[in-house]
Amino acid sequence: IEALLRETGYRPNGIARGLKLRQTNVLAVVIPDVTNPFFAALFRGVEDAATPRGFNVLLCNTDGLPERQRSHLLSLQARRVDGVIMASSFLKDPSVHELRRQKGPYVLVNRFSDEGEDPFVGSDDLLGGRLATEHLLELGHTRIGHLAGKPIVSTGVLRRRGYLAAHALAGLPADPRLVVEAGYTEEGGIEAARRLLTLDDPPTAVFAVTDLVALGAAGVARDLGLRIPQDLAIVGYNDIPLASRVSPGLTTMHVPIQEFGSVAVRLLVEQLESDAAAGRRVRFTPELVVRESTVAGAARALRSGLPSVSAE
Amino acid sequence: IEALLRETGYRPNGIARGLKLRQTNVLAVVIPDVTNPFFAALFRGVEDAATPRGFNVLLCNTDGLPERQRSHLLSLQARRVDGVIMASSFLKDPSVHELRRQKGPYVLVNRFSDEGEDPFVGSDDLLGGRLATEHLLELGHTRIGHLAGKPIVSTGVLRRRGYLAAHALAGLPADPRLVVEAGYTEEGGIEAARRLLTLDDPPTAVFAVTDLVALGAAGVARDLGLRIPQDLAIVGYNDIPLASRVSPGLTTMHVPIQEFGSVAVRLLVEQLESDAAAGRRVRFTPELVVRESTVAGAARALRSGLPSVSAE
DNA sequence: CTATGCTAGGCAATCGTTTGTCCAGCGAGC
DNA sequence: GCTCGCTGGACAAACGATTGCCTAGCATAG
Repeated sequence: IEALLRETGYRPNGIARGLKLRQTNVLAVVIPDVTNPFFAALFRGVEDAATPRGFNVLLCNTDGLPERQRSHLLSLQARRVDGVIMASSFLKDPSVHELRRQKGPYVLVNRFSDEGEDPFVGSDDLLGGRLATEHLLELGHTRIGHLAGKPIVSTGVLRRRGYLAAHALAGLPADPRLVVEAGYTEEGGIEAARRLLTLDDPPTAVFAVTDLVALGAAGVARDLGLRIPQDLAIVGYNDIPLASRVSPGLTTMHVPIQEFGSVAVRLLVEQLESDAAAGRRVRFTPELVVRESTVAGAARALRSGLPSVSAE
Repeated sequence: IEALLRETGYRPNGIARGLKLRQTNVLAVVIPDVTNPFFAALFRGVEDAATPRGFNVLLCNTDGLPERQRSHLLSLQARRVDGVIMASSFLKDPSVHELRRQKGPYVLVNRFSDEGEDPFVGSDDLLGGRLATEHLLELGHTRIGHLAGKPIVSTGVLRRRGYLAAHALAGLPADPRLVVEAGYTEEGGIEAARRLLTLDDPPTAVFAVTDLVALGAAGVARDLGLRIPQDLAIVGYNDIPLASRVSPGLTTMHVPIQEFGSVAVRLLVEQLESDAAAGRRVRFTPELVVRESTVAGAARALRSGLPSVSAE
């Protein structure tokens, strides 16, 4: 009897099963772009936690376009996905309204929406922005620029607030001309860094909202003939693998990216099992990783070891 | 009437729909690791082609483990996925047998299996290996090492064969001690490069099966005090974005990674629509991109432009 | 030996769509 | 005015699993 099953290669039809059981064992991850190493790592964290629990996971790239976000969300709802992990939300985001309205569980990752207490996992961006800036202050810098994120994204406003808070705590006035909006991509970093570094009185240090932005800025600095860190010190955020392998190594705020993903899955599964929608919010505290982009003597990233991010 | 639909926020249940229609509008991508920029780019190519056609796409990471590959495939079949794109196949791969046996359409990408004519899209690896090696020969190198892929993967054996073919065509004997197996990861490249570069009579140039392997080797060379390209010239394969932004820029074989993905989707959809299983095989011819890792004077990757891969 | 209780297996309903059939109603042509 | 044909809506069957209910059979105890 069972032999017959094996011979015919019978597999229970998961879709009929899903129809009856009202669950698909599929999660979805909505991000701007997998090609961005931050989101690739995030996805790995999600999948590694989801697979052993019997879930498959859909990946949706939005390129940061609200309309693509919305259309993906609609399609995911139609597909009756068991849960969605969204890492591309804005502060006032109609997509998040959509998410709340759809009964299904969801978790916001890295970025959150400020209207309402959504389940969330990310880093303490306010603290992170302050720590990054304080590092530069402690190195003696007094004109510190900020390559800021867009003010419609939580990470952008919080890290900027952290930057300002550090100045306030140090009793140092922050020059508003030193804050330039850069977005989150390398292109944005390049364009903004050009504006910032060609000011009459340019900063001697820069805190960038993101590692990619920081790398773009580093390229511009090099093009302008500035030495890093002597003429310009740079701090990034996220500690993507690339940060430890460029030269000079990028000082940055380390956050456990993969863990974001696995924790998000845990929150989702908790909501799924005890349908008490436990809207928990977990926030990791970021840690400063000092490399040569701020202090010349910093231990070089071991060329021989892999960029094991938390090693330094 | 329609207003009511809109008010209640009615969405057709895609899973009941799938049950009746026997199609889920879901594709799956099976790769070793999204964190590898090659596969991230590949996935983008897939999704960008799949979304406008109404498909969502599942992403499965196998870490190159046959058992994970198999379990993912089983789960995908149970889920009645409309098509599978697999970029992690081995030359003799039971998973591919599985794939063939399951009636559903599939496409092998980048790597193929040598038993049978599966639908495939990738690069002409034999030619690519030859061109890469010939570039080094033309530069006057006579002792050229090869950091090889595993002989159980098509890219590995073909690129190695290309390496040997270039030697044969040049009438130059290939020293078998100069071929060291490195796998496909940076760690592998580091370990293999150590063995290769500490030989009594080390090579003056290296062709690496993969950009990541090449980058690992470059790190080792630097650690050993070798100048690139004066003491050691290096050629990679794939032209991942990273290749154009490291310093020195990596000479490599450019292949249209994203296009692999979009073409794979096209082949899948063709099979889906005209169920005549058109087992087509499309092979792109790779192009040499010369950067500073082989010739010192090569135009530097524009720091200001983004690594627009085919620009140089 | 009979009655009761438990178990196992089979049958039917359900999930939410699609699809095909059937019937009724209306319009047009003879 | 009657008949034929077409159209539109309504109803039922099916997709393939799960799940509960019902019955029949067996075993044990009185």
